[in-house]
Amino acid sequence: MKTIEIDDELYQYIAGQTQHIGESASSILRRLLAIETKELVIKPSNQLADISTLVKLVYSDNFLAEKKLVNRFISILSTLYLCNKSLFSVAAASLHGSKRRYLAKNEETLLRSGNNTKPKLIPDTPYMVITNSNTARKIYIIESLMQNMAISTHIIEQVTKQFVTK
Amino acid sequence: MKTIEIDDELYQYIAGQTQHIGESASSILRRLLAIETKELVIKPSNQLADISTLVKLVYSDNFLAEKKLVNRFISILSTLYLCNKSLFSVAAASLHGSKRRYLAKNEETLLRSGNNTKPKLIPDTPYMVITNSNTARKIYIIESLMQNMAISTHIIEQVTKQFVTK
DNA sequence: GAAATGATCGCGGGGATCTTTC
DNA sequence: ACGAAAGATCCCCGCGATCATT
Repeated sequence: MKTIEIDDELYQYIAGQTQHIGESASSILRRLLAIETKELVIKPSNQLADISTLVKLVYSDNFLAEKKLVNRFISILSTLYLCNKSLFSVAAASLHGSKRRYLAKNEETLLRSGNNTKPKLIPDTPYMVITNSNTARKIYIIESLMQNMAISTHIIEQVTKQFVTK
Repeated sequence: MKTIEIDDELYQYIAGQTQHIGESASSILRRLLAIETKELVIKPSNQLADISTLVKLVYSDNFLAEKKLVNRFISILSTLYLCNKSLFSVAAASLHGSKRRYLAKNEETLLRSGNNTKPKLIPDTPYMVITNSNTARKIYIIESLMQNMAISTHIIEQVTKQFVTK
């Protein structure tokens, strides 16, 4: 459970939507947001996405509309984290080059590990990635991560293939 | 202010709807619930798009995620065409500077009307726009178009305000 | 010498700023 | 001649190929 703060008026509005005595805020809000929330409700409670999310991503119009590989790179990383936070964290911790660290929660770590590493935040994630690398290295990073996260070879192939699609 | 308790999944969902860094829970919820309400109440015509499409666009995650003003510029133009093709065409025909033509169906027209006008195709549209201009001129172009399309001042203000959001 | 990794720097696009026109 | 509007040059910055290093 989490706690959020809302203004009094909004609170009254939500409370006014109660359908049975003792109904929880979550229950009311889920009903009000029903359309958007539907898919979320049927998912296992401790996982927000599965691997199909990753596959969908790399074939999506949005993804393919993005021409800059950095952005494709980062959105793949963001989705990988979403798929499995703990596996991602383990994989991220053991991924590095001879000098450079590739992923870290701390910008300093990445800055100190090399010159001009250009760390960027991975959205919806506590992690940052190094960005100053050529395409081959970006592929290496996502491939390594996926392998360490025990993602099937078939899916890894699809993702890397879509990654470089021009 | 009041505090409510919600489950983690729902919390994630709501947090994921954040449109601006630091946006409050109230703000997010109000938007989600307001849009929801509006859609239930207003559903009179069977048009493919109305002006609300434009408003939704400029508040959408996708739009705000795009930091380059050219791209915001072009997506607004694309939506304006979708909203009303004939009004758009009329407005486009009468919009130009002292030398430059701003919109045309023909690239040549735009190239010949000035130097380095950098015409770009407006997606889902038979039109092209010139792109080599500063922010003020881009605002001028969308403002003029919207005015000539008889869009309300209030909406024009919202669109131009969101356009330059950083 | 070859392969793997690092990081410099060339290239292109965006749009502020300078130039020109009205 | 002066200010405002419009045009378009060109600086800045990000991307990532290419070159340097291990």
